[in-house]
Amino acid sequence: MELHGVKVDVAQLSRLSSVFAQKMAEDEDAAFEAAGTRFNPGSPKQIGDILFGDMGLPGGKKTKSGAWSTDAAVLEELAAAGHALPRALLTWRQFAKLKSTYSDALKEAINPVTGRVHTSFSLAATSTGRLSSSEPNLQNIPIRTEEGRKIREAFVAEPGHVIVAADYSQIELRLLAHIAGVEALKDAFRAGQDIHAMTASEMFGVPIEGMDPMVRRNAKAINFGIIYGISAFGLANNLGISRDEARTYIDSYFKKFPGIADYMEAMKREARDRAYVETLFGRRIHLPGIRDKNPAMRQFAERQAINAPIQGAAADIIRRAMARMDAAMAQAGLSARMLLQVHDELVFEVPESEAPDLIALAGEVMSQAAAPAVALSVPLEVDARAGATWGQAH
DNA sequence: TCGGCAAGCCAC
DNA sequence: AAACGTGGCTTGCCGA
Repeated sequence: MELHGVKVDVAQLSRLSSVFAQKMAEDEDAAFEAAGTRFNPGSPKQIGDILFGDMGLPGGKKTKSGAWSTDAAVLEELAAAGHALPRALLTWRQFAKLKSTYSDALKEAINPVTGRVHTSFSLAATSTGRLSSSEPNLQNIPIRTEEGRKIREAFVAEPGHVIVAADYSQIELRLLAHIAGVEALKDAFRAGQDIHAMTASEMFGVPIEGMDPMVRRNAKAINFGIIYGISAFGLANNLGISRDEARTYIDSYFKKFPGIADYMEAMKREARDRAYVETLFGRRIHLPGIRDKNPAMRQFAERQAINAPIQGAAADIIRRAMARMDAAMAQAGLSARMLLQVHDELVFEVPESEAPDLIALAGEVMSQAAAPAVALSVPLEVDARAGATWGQAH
């Protein structure tokens, strides 16, 4: 499925490539200086030999194939202990990633005829019903770091137009609250509360007012973990805490929200009985691994059984919204064009004067997209904004 | 030179 | 001993 393509600012991408190249050169110098030797900063093998062989630093993890792990978590730990080399490697990697995967590649992807970047959306590539995007993938454009967000600023509207981005707020947690029937979570969503702060308040018995940001952050990690079929190991890894501590958190969460534990057990049972699970809309996700003789395979399938109905229902809902958007825009007399889908977000290009109407319309269509097939017991909220660039529309 | 795997990392 | 879900892209590396 190919939509209209999206315009990118070539000059902006070129400027970014230059900036990133400069930063990489600086980091490379710093890395060679700290290592006392020249090496390829793009080679994890060479990095492992230098850090854990030559320099004799305490190496933690090994990769699947037995080599020293040099991933960001490992390098962060060494950098925090005051070592210069891992810090230089982390920043080198950040800029190398941004340059090769984004600023350079997006420039190359501009179609000479349309002057725009045309991704390819696959409608049947994922097990859960999500779309996928390739050549180039426009569903993983950076947003989490300041430098990365500059890539998003290169996605622009035609003159006289703006970009509108409309995204579902916490759609997966809302669907979990509905599916698992967790009244406390549903009430919080109906009241428009900060769901992570509410979770923290319930779990740790602290007031929401004046809450320590770290406490809220922990609760947020737990909420995400729940959606993924949490394990004490995974949560401990994510939060940098001990497994015992993680286990305590999880137990406390299940005690406060017993409906979640019931939901998880029900999905595991359903998967074992039928070798598939279903979304609210009847999409089936087959899980042959649930009957594998290898316990690790079975446990993986159990986490999929927990996650797939949630992720899949969200995918079903945004598909329903997309299917309705063109007719809705035509009926409203809007000449807006739907450009991209990023799992819980739709991106449009629209004449500037139409932006307020499109924001209202997308919000209405998206928030009502489960109906009439499914009557949700929680509201679906949509944040929609206009901006000159995709970055500014966020 | 090409294809495939491993490692790593970007997004939701 | 394992190792939270769904994807795609790039580089390094190795063998055909």
